[in-house]
Amino acid sequence: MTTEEKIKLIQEVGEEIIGLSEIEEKIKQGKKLVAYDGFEPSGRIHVAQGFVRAMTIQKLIKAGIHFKVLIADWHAYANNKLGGDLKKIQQTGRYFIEVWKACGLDTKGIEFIWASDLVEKPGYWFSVLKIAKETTLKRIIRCSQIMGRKESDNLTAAQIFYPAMQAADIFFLGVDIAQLGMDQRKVNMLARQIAPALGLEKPAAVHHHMLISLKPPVDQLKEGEDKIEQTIALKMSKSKPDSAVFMTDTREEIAEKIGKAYCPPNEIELNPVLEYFRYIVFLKHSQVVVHREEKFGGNITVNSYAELEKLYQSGEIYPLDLKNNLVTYLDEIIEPVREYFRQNDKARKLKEEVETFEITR
RNA sequence: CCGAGGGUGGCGGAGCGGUCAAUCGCAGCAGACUGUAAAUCUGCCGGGCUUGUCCCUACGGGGGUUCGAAUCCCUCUCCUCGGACCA
Repeated sequence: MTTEEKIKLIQEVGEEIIGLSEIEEKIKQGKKLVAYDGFEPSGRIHVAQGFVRAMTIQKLIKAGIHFKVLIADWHAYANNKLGGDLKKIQQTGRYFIEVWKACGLDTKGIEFIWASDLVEKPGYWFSVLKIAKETTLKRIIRCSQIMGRKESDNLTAAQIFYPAMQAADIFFLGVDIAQLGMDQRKVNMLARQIAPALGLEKPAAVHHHMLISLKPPVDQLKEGEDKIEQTIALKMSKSKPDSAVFMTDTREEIAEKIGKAYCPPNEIELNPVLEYFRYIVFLKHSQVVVHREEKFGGNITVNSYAELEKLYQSGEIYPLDLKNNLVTYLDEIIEPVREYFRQNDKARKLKEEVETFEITR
């Protein structure tokens, strides 16, 4: 694969890429790049964290990148997820891994690293300290959004450690590319900024798009908020069941959620149903057939997202037809996952246990 | 540890001795309107059922005063905010 082809794959993943030229340079030098994503295990896993995450990793592996997944159990603990119960957090972490396997992700090519192990490494905490010394409390608090908190929240002292830990993770994992969501950009930028002072290499950052909630964005949009704050405010949330399709939803649940989803006709901005096509369906299919009744125009084949968008904007495709077909495509994606949990007793038991956990956000 | 203010239904937030199952807003549910959703309007919205001027359980926990308490008193507990302590 040529450098250009690799770069193209990376660009497909990133909605925002910081340090593309650095990535390009390293590829040209023949360096084996390391990318990572970290996640806090808590609650249920939605399509973006499950399917999209798996597909993205596969894409990067294809580009010759070594991928590390950090299961941020300590971070979740610091952030009081699942009532601050580390056992439950770790159970949930194992469950997430099962979901990725169920998605067909070849976990052999991936390194799973638990934060609880990482923090045991010699020098980790000294590194956290060094990072903390290079920044200010104010700046750390400004990173609150990486843990789903607001700057105005009453943060615990444990949460103050969090951003410095996450920056330390980047350096400790030897990451060339921090490949996380747009909501994680503040730490990645911090890491880039302070890397030279620590005598370390700047990590590039490839931030992926955050899928918006299926629920209408009406009062979520506030004047004056910047674009990133808005995308975060609008994103799907595992604590709001109707805002996202989960990896283990039944077909009926999917149909119900999509049926209730916000979907203004002709409107291509902030339209979750279109987003699902763009970021999920077209991830798997290069061609999509929108099935519909003869009286509504009959079936129509669409060869790219851009084409779908155009057809929708012009009114060529009606919202309900789009929705009905989305249900079918999503069901097709999720069915193997359901099947995996039906077949695998151990995984199913884990899933059932995790589902009894009360989610604290 | 001291002082102050608080803990009310999924959330926010009224009520401050009876007329309170508890104003109101949000969320949720149902219906009307649209070949989806949203917006708008209507009803429901602690639980139960025989849907009623019905029963039960309720306003952080426990106890008390009172004919009667979410509302007053005591106590415990938790949260927020100040302050004290920091040999």
